[in-house]
Amino acid sequence: MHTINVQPHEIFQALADPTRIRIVRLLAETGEEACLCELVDSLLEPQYKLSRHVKILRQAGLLSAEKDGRWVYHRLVRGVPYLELAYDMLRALPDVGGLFAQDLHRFRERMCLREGGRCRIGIQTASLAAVEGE
Amino acid sequence: MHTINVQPHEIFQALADPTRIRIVRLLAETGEEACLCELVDSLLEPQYKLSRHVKILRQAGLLSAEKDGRWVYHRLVRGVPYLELAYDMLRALPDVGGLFAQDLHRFRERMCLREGGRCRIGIQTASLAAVEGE
DNA sequence: TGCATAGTTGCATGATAACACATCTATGCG
DNA sequence: CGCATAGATGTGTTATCATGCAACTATGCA
Repeated sequence: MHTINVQPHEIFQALADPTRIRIVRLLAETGEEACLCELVDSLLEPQYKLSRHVKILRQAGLLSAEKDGRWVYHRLVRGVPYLELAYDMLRALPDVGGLFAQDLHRFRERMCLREGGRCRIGIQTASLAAVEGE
Repeated sequence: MHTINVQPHEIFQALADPTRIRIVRLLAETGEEACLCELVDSLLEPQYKLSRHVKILRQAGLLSAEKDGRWVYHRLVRGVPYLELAYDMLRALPDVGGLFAQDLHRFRERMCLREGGRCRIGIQTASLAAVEGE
């Protein structure tokens, strides 16, 4: 629903950030949807940071969000030809330094913690949560 | 030769500008190479502006330049899988407002002014040259 | 040798974007 | 009802970027 009013350069602008590329690449590679805490544990970035980046991707029409209780699941917007080509390109990118492989590994491990296909736990990497329990 | 050291987000960053998208889209759609004055007459943007944007695209590994006398011909870097997919995406973009069709029309007309496949004239839209003859 | 011209670049400015810190909202559970 | 927690957001700071003006380099031609 967003995609219609988005200018081409805004799509590239949304992907012109390393963290946002990591997010989209993860979802494009796995075809999964993920809640924010799963992204935090996969990318090892602060919660407020990923929340903002996800919002930017949503406004650019690349992601859609679905709320389920306390959790918000993010997934790629599918079916838009030029976006699919963008995802194809992300999948074709070289993995410089193997950093993406690490994201992917942490993501897959984190997905194993789901119960009934749903995330039931919060951020595991405590130091990255907004409020640290200490 | 540039492409090797370019980070993924730098490619998107290079395309995160309307003018730069117009340049790359023009070259991707036509498969042509173009000198700066031909781009100026096609996009109707100041010469110094396009010179800077072309430089950014070159540094991002998207364009290569070849000097021929006073003229510098710019063309897409071909043969890099993920770049080819980026060009595919640009070709798949909708033409909002038909603005790209206008760029394309002016470009094709401008290409008709070549002699022996080479540009032999300067900027025709005088008001856009750096130094206006008045 | 000198001029016209294709193209590049230094500089100042205004706009935008990323980040960290803290705060705020919303939902589930006891 | 009240607390814990998933997630969103206001704010100030810093860095980056696009632009216009003007000056500069480089090449061809008379």
